[in-house]
Amino acid sequence: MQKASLKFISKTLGISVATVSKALNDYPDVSKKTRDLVCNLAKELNYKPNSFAVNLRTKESKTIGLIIPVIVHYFFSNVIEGILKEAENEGYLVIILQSNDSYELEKKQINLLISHGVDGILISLANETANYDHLNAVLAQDKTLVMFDKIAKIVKCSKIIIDDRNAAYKATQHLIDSGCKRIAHFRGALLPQNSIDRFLGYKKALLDNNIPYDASLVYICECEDKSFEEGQKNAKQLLKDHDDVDGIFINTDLIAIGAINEFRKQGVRIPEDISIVGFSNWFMSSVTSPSLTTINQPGFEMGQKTFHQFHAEIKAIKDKNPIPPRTITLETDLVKRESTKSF
Amino acid sequence: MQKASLKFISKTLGISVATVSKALNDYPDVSKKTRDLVCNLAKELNYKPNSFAVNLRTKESKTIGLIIPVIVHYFFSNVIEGILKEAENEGYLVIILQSNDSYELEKKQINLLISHGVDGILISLANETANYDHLNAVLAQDKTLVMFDKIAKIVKCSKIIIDDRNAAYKATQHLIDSGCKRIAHFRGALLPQNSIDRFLGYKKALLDNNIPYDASLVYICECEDKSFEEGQKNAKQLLKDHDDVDGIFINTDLIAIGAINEFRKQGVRIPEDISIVGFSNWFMSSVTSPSLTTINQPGFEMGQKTFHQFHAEIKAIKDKNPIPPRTITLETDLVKRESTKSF
DNA sequence: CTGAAAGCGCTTACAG
DNA sequence: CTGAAAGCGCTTACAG
Repeated sequence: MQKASLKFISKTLGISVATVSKALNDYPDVSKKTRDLVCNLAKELNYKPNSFAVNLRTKESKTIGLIIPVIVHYFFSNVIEGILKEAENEGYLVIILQSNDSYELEKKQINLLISHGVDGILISLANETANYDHLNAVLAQDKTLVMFDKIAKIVKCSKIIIDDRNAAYKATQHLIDSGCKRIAHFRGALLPQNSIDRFLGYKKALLDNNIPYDASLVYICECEDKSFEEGQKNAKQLLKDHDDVDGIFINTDLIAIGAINEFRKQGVRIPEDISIVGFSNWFMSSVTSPSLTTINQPGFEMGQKTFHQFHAEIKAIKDKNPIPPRTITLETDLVKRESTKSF
Repeated sequence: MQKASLKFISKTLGISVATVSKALNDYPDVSKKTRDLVCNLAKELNYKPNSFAVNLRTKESKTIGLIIPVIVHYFFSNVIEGILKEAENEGYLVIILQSNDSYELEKKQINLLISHGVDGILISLANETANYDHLNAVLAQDKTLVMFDKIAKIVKCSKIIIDDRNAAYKATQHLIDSGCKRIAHFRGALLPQNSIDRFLGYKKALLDNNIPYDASLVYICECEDKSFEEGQKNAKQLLKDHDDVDGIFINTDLIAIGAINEFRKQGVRIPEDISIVGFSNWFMSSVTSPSLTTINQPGFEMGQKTFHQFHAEIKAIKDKNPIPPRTITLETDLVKRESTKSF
């Protein structure tokens, strides 16, 4: 079957292509009679505009790119879901790419998206990323860029984040309130802003409660991919290094679950011997045993807000009235479960 | 900065647009001198072809659509990862859409993708989908369609699946071998081919071992979204209905974890009182306690194979030598853990 | 209210 | 080896 085109409709009806186009696009200067004629035939032929041609003319594709470190990840897949939902509402399609936390890959993905003509890019940075030229290049081409969760403060675009420092503070304070005196921290990699902020929140909570900060109580988990194993490894090391630790604030739930796994193996009781607070509120944290006290990080909402911001900016640009970038901070809350003592 | 175009390069160099295009696209009938001239300038200007124009001319977008029931899902997100990896290798971008297991939404998403001009569609069907006109319509437009995991046998396209019946048979046989005499089944919804097949595999294993099939031992879990809750609910009901069940084969890991959760609450020991086998090998199954015996379903590989098949077909079409659809069945294996007895 | 014309940026058969 | 021309399918300023 021959694909319907404006030309075909125009010939069939003996009307010019221009008028057909206007009728279909609800231009006001078309007679009702003509409009009906055109629309009916279009429906009958199941006419769909050729999007390649429309893109070429309008210079927009109604497509956006989304770059995330990993897809097999509870938090990020929730963000994706939030983005997809809002994008769908506004008629945008989303091309998803994974950076694997690699700077080189992230750069490549950005170029791919740009050369495919996306209208904008939503990104959560790779852990490795410390140079932001590729992001500034996006901005320089007047493409809309919005960052979420893993951001670079220095890049001049909108950002959707949580207050990691505050959330980590709440988590640590909860450990203190429930009676912990010697609190360790399993932190994330050194570069990402959010693991820095979580570390700082932990430290501040200690100091505000007159508990001395001890750098030897801070263990690093480098690699998101090996979170579970790193949790086990650090837990094992911690037991060797310190016999007096009674609480740990851990950078993510998955690391925490690895740690709990190791503690159980070694007969350490949770929360009686060591209390644990994770971060993110992965689904699995609610069903492990003991279930995990953690910080709820609103992934779905973060996705929605990220898309909203993109959409607001792109609309503003079309209206020739661009809006300045802004940073939106979402609320987090502490979810108390079995891995910490009630008080 | 003005975006570089063929026209701009052509003017700058005093060469025709046609020749510039050919030089850039490695046509053989261009002199080396001209080619170098053009390529150097193109690089210098950071020339990127306008993909909208290229798409319009070549009628392909190097973009494919992917429709899956849910994204926040260990198995499916692994499939996505496999697809993305291979797509990237071949220079394809992937637009991802979620059907939420809704037939109406699935139909809508397909139309969206088609009208956006994707080169093909990869899909895992919604549980609700029982009518396949929308899929046949894709085929009728000579778009490449490949189904994976949740398929419709009747649609004439390639399919990448596992042998659910055989896998379920293995799972049930394992329960029997480990000493279970009275084996229940928590099955999935009624429509999807794979929950039907898993049910049939369960039944066949019983019969082959001279264990009578008892329909009252089969419980249904309708809704993928509420897997955990349905697992709990069915476990509770099972304890009321039957005090002699000593093994359960469960349609997915998540349902199994819900069931285990309920059993633990009620003091039922696993595997001593009831042995449990799940399905999928979600990451969390390896870290719950007890860890879950399950069927490993190779999501990443399924994604890779799905893309490969798409790519093979699209290449064949371009070479004017289309290949017939095929069905590829991937291997599964039983992963023995703590929720079943060793023997 | 309608239509002729230009043009988006590219590719490709064809002529020379 | 090079280039003029047509055309992919649409939109939009402009003239009538």
